[in-house]
Amino acid sequence: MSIEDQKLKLNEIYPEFFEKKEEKREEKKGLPPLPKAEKGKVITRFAPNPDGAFHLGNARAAILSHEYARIYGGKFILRFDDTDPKVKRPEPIFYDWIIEDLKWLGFQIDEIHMASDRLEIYYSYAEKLLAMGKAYVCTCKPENFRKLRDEGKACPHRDLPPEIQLQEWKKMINGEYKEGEAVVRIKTDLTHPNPAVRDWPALRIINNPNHPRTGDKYHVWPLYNFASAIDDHELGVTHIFRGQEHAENETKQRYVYEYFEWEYPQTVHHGRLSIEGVILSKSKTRKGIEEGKYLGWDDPRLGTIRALKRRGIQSEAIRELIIEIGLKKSDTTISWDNLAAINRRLIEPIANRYFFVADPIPMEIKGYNEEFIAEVPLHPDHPERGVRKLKFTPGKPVYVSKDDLELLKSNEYVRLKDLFNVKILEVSEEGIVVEFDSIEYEKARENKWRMIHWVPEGKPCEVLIPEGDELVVRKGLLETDADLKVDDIVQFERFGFVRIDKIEGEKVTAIFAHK
RNA sequence: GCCCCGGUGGUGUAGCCCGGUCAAACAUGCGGGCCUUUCGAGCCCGCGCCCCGGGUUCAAAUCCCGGCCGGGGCACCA
Repeated sequence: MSIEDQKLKLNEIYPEFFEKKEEKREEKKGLPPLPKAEKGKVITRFAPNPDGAFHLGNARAAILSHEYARIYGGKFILRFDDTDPKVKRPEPIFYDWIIEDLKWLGFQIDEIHMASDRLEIYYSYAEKLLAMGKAYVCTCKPENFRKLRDEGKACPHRDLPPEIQLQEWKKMINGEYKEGEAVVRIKTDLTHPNPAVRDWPALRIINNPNHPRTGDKYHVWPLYNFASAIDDHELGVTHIFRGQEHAENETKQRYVYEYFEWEYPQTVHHGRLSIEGVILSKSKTRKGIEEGKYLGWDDPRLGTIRALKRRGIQSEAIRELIIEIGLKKSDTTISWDNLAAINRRLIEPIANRYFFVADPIPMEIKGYNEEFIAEVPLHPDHPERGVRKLKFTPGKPVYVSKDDLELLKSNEYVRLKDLFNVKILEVSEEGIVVEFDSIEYEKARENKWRMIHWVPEGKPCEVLIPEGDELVVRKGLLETDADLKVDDIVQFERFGFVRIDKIEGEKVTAIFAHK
């Protein structure tokens, strides 16, 4: 029986076999459906600590959260988890930057909350748990507690009655206890296989918080797991997207949900996201900035959203890439090739072309004694955008790039793009002498002569190229009439796509995006 | 040490839940060709992957066990 006959036969006796296959194929594009998601009822959140700039690593949870809220016509909440005024201190500027960056990524933020505005809420739930006998105020020295915990033993405060716990709590609130002297713990299972889960801390004291938003008004601050657990419920969050590193936190938070008989949101854990050769760590970035190694949070070498933007990466490219990576639990390292390929597709149609000659070398041209104005389209596929004009003047040199030196050998020919073909006479790093050969492009093509770009004169231009942890500066000449504005994304022909970063008088500074 | 995850071409993902249509798909990369006043794009051809070992089964990338490798957590950080 041939394959076709078999298929026909199978279709007779078992038609469902073919139907299922069709369904499967269709789901490929975009994100998979979310478990337990109902149209219009999905509420997601992104909860960053504003202690640094938003970066690609954070973007995974953020984009997934937002994307699903949109797919299901639900709500996306931005919540600043700014409850650590000490170790991971929030800074005012980052609140604004994160909102800005999210908007730049095309987010519609339905609600914004600040954990630091919600301390009274955390307090009231803490009191309830204390009263319920599900939490206690522990005044053990941290080392002592840790020791007991590791042995699976209760600390002396654990089993004191709720009335005492509430009294102790008052002492925490009114300042009788100082930093490090008391902490509220959630009762869990003292024999839990993971010691970190055992009676985890929920609130602690900070003496002089000097919090950027609430100053010294509050001295008792919730820890992440407590604040987050309460907030996710209070704000009605239905689905949580977070990194694999938070998997254990979920175990902790579930105790709180169990005590209050709340339903825990659906959680989706994804792997960590990094990008080839780029540092994402906030603390390392901060250090580099303080040491003067980086220009700032938007240094083109960094993986912050602002840095990517500064390089001319489109928000759509970042979104597409993250959606393509999807929900995988394994860690992923994004390659620049992939990001660049997506971005190139997006900017190619909008980027006008210009000649930028890096490390210019003068080229003397003999044998052509008339002025010649080369007219080059701003974009080869969009002639309606007009042309740039480059004027060749007899007796004056043109400039070509040192990068093209290897293409220039005595007695060989090259074509100066959009000008004419020349024969090379002499070559050195100080200067090149050539002789006019012919005008026709066809001749260059038939002979497979290489084509190089050039400028008759130009304005000073610097291109900043991030190469791993180095920032290479290429100096050169940009065609004089290039009409550029800051933020323009253009293509320097045969060099790469760049974003115009700065214009000071004549001088243009650009940042390299990719080839 | 204890506790979670994960391992498909160079890179990123699909397939794994529900074993057969998978000698494995898509994108990117790399090599070649066509086209084209650069590059790029486009079109065509090619390269390249199921971590290892057992088991179950007529049949395993897919299920089970073991190993190896990688990541993460074990804070009065988030």
